[in-house]
Amino acid sequence: MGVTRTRKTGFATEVVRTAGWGRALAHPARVAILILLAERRTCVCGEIVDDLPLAQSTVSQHLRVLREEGLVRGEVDGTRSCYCIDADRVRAMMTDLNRLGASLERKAACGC
Amino acid sequence: MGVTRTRKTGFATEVVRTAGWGRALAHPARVAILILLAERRTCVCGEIVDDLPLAQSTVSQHLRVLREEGLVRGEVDGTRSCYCIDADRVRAMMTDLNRLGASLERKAACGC
DNA sequence: ATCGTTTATCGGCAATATACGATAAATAAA
DNA sequence: TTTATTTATCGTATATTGCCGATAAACGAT
Repeated sequence: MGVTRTRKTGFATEVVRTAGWGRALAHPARVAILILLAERRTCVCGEIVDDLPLAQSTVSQHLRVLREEGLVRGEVDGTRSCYCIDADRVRAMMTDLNRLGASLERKAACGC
Repeated sequence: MGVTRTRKTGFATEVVRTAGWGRALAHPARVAILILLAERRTCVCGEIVDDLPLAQSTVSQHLRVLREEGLVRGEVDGTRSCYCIDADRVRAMMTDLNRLGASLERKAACGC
């Protein structure tokens, strides 16, 4: 049976983890959602929808991606969902991204 | 007829730019390529291929994405291509990402 | 000019992502 | 209980991404 190649096979775990942060940020809607969540401190899907040029179901999907990548936590609160930024995960993300950036800048003295 | 919605419509330019960096980093192969380029300072596609579990044409496509997002420059050098990390762009990326991270951490005092 | 080397691009296919409307599920309000 | 509200999920359509093999393009070497 053919080995099903996934995005993650054959790469170091730290590289895969960093790419996961990239995936989370790879769509403007998700970046915008993170900023909105941070500004309001506590938020629900509906209010976010009002500020985005997307349907409610689409926003819900983007929130799911952010949850999958760990940047956001969601709790049910009555008929609403309370989405919060996971500050620990944001810090973890920034640690990984800064580590990557540092190693790129440190060594990237191109001789071309 | 219908307006063709692209990924970028309806979002602030800074948000779109940040999402572009995310897109560049959103695949483990691209993260790995950046690290390899930084380590070797100067590199060609073929040598990178040897270190990645991907076909030469696939690596070339990932390099194209990195070029599109500005993180990498490529110069033709005889039959080879010399790919270099664009250190200025890396710094610009880190500035954007750190700005995002700071604004998320500053305000993300979740009361849920 | 021909041959070997190297990289980019093309064609095609499978998988994933994006988007929307409709609907289900859960709860608050009446 | 019925109704209204809110969010998640389903179904579906389209676009994009990712992957490979094959081939083209460019060049150095012979």
